[in-house]
Amino acid sequence: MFPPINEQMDIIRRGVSEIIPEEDLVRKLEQSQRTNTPLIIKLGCDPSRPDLHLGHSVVLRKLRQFQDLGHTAVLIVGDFTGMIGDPSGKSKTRPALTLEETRRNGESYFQQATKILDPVKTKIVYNSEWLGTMTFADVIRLASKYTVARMLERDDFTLRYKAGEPISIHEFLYPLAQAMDSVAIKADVELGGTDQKFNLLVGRDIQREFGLEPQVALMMPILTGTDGVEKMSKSLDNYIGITDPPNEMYGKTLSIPDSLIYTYFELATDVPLERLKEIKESLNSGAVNPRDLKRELARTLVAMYYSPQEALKAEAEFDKIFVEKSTPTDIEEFKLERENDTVTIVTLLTQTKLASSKSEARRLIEQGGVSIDGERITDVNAPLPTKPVFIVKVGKRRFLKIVCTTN
RNA sequence: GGGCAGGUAGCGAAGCGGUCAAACGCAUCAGACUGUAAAUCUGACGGCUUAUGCCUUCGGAGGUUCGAAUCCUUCCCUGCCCA
Repeated sequence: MFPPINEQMDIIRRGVSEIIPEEDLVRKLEQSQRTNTPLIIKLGCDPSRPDLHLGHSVVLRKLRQFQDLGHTAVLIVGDFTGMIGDPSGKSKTRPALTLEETRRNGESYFQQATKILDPVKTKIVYNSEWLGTMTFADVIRLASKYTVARMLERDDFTLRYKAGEPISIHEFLYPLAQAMDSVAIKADVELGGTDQKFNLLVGRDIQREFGLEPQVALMMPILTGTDGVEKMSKSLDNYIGITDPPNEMYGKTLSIPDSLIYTYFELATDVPLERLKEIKESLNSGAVNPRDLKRELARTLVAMYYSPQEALKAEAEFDKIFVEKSTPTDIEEFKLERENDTVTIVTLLTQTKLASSKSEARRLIEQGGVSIDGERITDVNAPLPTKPVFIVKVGKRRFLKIVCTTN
């Protein structure tokens, strides 16, 4: 039923940063094969940010590989933890969500995740199921199993503590709550980014405390965002969303620095190992223009999440707008009522939300960022064209088709 | 409970009675350039019927002053040290 261990390990090892401990994983695989029982592979997801991007896809794709090998994927929606609001890391006060909100986000997460995962083989559970029924006494008992010193070992805590930044008591409970998830589902393997190392390891300790065999921690590298510096995240706006429309996905991919091309191929796509090697070589030797590889990457990604046809379309559209400097095929329309013609360019820009304020609208015009039907507007007070339909362009890539209606 | 240091625009951080819509850096936006939505360079970066004009901002509320981000009172929040 299961492929040979070596084969499984080859697939599992691709792209991973660390497996702790690897021997345990091999042993678990052997046992699973012997007893013909799939392993339980756990992945926790944060329902406060339901928009998935390529960064999430790195781990999700690993989970998919486990599914394809015949193992069971369990997605844990942190609806309970989301209700409290985790203030860890950079976002200091994460808004506490209601149970309905976290459920809804969980749904949305699942829908997006199944663009990568096999929906039939994915089990989805909500951690309020077991965390919500714990009593205060249970929590204290759980907390007694870990020490402050060990908690402070966590890199994130150490740094914040040294920097004199606040750490709330309940943040200490998060790793423990996450560990309880592993206990509840009897996880054999937990996936996560390298930033999850500490939490994954706490899971091992707590499982042991509950008389379970500790899980294997499998960590994937953190994907760098399109800025080439920070990790990909929505709040830094350096992400490529897996639900981004094809054109967007294509364009964003082309904007990554050349140094990231290989990493993206390795972590975010399915290109076979041989091709991966070729790509690395051609990048190192300079035999191929990086642009061509980047375009291939962009096409590959769009093809993965949409279709090869969409990928070609996105590429054509990109060339049309940025290389030929022409206008896109489909432009959003805005219906403009102009009866007594009090609409100026400035008010038009604010009305259409192309500018957030009139001052900004003026600024854009003064800096030459606004054009109508391809003609740059330089005068703030220039009259609007009298035509019934015209195209307004702001910056490099925001277009709007204005359709005038006269009542 | 006591002592000390802080809370400034999206973030970080200057300013410590008028010349402050508030230096500087990052982020953002625009322009030039480019294979690119990259890099680099240039500029902008609270709002308003563009105005050497007005309005709203420096944790909250009061107060002193002709005038307060800057001084005082009080409250809230954060860190450190002592208990």
